[in-house]
Amino acid sequence: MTTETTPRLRADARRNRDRIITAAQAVFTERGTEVPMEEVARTAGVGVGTLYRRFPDRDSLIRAVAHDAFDTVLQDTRATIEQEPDAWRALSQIMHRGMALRTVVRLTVLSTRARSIINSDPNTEAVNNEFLLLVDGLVRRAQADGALRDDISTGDIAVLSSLALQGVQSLPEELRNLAPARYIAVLLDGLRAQNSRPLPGRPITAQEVVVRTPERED
Amino acid sequence: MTTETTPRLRADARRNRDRIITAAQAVFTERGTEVPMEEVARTAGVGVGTLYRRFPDRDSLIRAVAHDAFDTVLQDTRATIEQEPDAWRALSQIMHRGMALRTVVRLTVLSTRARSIINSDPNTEAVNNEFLLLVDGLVRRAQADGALRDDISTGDIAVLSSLALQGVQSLPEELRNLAPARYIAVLLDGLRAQNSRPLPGRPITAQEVVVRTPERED
Amino acid sequence: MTTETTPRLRADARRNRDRIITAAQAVFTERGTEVPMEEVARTAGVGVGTLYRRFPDRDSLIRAVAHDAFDTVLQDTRATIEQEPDAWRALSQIMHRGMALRTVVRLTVLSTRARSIINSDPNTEAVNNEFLLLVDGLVRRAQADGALRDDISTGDIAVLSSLALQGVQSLPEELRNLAPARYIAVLLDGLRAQNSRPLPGRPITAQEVVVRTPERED
Amino acid sequence: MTTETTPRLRADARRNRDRIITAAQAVFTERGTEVPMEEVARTAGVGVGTLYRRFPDRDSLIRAVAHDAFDTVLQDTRATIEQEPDAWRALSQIMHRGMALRTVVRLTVLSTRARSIINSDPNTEAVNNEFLLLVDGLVRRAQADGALRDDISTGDIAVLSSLALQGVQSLPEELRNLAPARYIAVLLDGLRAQNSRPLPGRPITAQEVVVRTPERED
DNA sequence: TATGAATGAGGTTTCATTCAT
DNA sequence: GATGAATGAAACCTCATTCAT
Repeated sequence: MTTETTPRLRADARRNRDRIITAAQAVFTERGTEVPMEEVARTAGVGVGTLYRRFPDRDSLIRAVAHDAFDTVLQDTRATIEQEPDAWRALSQIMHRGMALRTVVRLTVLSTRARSIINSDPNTEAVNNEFLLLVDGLVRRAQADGALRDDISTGDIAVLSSLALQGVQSLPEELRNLAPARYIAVLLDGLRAQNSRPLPGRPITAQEVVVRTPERED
Repeated sequence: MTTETTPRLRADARRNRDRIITAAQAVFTERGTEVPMEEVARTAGVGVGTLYRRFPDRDSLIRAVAHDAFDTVLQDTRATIEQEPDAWRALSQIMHRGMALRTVVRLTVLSTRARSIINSDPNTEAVNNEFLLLVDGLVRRAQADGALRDDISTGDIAVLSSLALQGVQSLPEELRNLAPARYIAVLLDGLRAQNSRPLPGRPITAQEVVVRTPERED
Repeated sequence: MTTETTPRLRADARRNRDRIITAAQAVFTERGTEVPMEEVARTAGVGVGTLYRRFPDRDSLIRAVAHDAFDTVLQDTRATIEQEPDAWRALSQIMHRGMALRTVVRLTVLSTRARSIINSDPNTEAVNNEFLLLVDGLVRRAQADGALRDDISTGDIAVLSSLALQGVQSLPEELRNLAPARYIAVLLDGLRAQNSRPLPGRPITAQEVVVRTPERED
Repeated sequence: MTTETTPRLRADARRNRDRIITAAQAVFTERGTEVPMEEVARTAGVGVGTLYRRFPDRDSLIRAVAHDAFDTVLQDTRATIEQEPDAWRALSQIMHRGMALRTVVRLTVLSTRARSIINSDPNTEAVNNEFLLLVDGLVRRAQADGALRDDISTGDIAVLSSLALQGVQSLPEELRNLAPARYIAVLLDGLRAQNSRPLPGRPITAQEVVVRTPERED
């Protein structure tokens, strides 16, 4: 759980807040963002009342969960870049670090609602943009190095990774954690410069993956 | 719309049935399997009553939509195999023919509920199994031809294609149809025999992607 | 089925009408007057359309069933009186002739709705009144004969018989037909002049059991 | 309202629960077990939500009402037996104490649904069985005393009393409360040993009036 | 005329959110 | 501050009735 822009909270209140976000993250990832609020509360081990005191409505909870997840990913990405000077390898690692992203993916790829909530939250958007900026740097460097194919851009990579990481509930338990790693690996093979059968369409940039469409529920 | 096991319906009833399935397919794909039934009915241009007369509950509607979609995919696959003797190319085409699969993907990848409904419908399962069998044949042939990497199996390909085809709502309209084609292409590049950085884990077979987990709601 | 005030009907229409009344009688007796109209139609072996062509709404069906039943009872009563000169014995027989009354009882004792429908049907009311008049004659004669206790009147007897005849669904099949006969017999024993522990309250007359309260649903 | 097997409820919740049962009892007795839940809620002065929180569906409400009513009857019966050493007189009193039984009667005699619900509730069945056991004791004693006719058994008496107590909605207000007392009295006269014209059929025992028929709606 | 399909009003049930304890 | 009870709006589903075939 990362430091938030929330005032100062009493220790126990703080603890409750964290338990709720953790629970919401798990429940949202598992069963979607439409689960009954009672269920989130139960999972967090608090009463609904407490949940609502902390997050006045579902949207604000989704927002908090998203912000927290994006933030974690951002930290992670920063650390990786710092430690790995090779752009391609840094990119690979980031794409593989899956789990931290799972929640974001469920939130952004699967739920129209979550998407529009997130997109209208300047707080989260800032974090997200900074993350995309970092990846964008890696992408350009990797392409300059001749490691990454040229007909691709940051947006493509963001979408592809999220898809691969999304995971597939329908696989047997044993494979559920295995699969994402395999698919990221296949993708990486497909992304290498030397494999290039030219791609159809045109590169999707970082800017293009952030939308603000205020669409309906998912 | 494919011929169903339904008794015989009066012409108008038949027409309505088809309109409902078409509408449900669109709406489910667009907004998930939990949309209000009223909305499905409205989209189909019929009253709720009619919807319920034809499909006594949501599950039975999902089942019908799934069966129909699987069936379409199966026809498609058969036709492709017949016309394209080269296994790799046939596989590529099948993976690209996207749209027909979109609904199935939304249903199976995204909705726990749909999954468990489909898995308990022998009718649909049969169709699905036949489809996987055909793909399995192609996969083996393509591997024997040295076109497809060896450390992959039919299950992987099924999952990967569905992920890539799933499409991403958050992209701007213009890109929404473009993206899947690009990602399938990247994947195919990643799947070629010559690119093989060995993959982690082990191949996921056709059998493994069919589950019967009777899980909770999505 | 008795002759009705309905115009002249084609033979097959007539037949349908009768089948519907018979079916409705059975179904109403078995499951109450609120059964789905479809079920009445199905039992009668006709489509709902036909049912509605004959009886434009549920009320009119209830009315027809009630009239038919009352009428049957009336015929029966007349015949009994003609053949049995002894008032007490005639009364006993009438009270025992149960089955014909079953439907009326379900309709009048159990369903507020049926009651108010029947009570606002002059046609049926006439038949009912005539029946009560006949019974009233027997009651007075039996009392004059010293066979029937004095502190009782026709209304009491009507109510008591209907209660006893009502039958009890919850009894095992074998007893279901047995029970009414027993209870009528107990009642008759209780009604004999010689047993008289004086009754509380006052006699309930024939007039009092016909109400026109337009009450709510049952 | 009697003490229930419910965990422990907050004072206000407890109060609401009781109000709901009381209201349901009244409304069920008055208009049958199929009244809109909204109406039960309105009568109890709570929102539907509250009703559903306490009783997740109609069945569970019916069950609670039935249990409560049976329990009241049981208490009553125990008290009567304790205070009245003469079996016949105790039996008479029990049969007369009507009102407490009214609800049970409506529930068991009139509604197929209620019957099957009650019969599948071990909780209620236990209470009911204990009640029948007590009555059975009285019946045997009264017969040994030569006060009660011999060709009758507990089941008959249970059924007869419920019928007589059932009351008749169609009577004018003034008579509605009067009638049951009269009919119980007639019955008692019919049940006395000295009046015995032998009854048709055979005695219906206590065991026979408890059924488990899982029948359809009423 | 008979049929069974279509409609929509109304009852049922769930759950987000508010509020008393 | 935390809890869980109460509320009511909104979704679900059934069925009386109408109407095309």
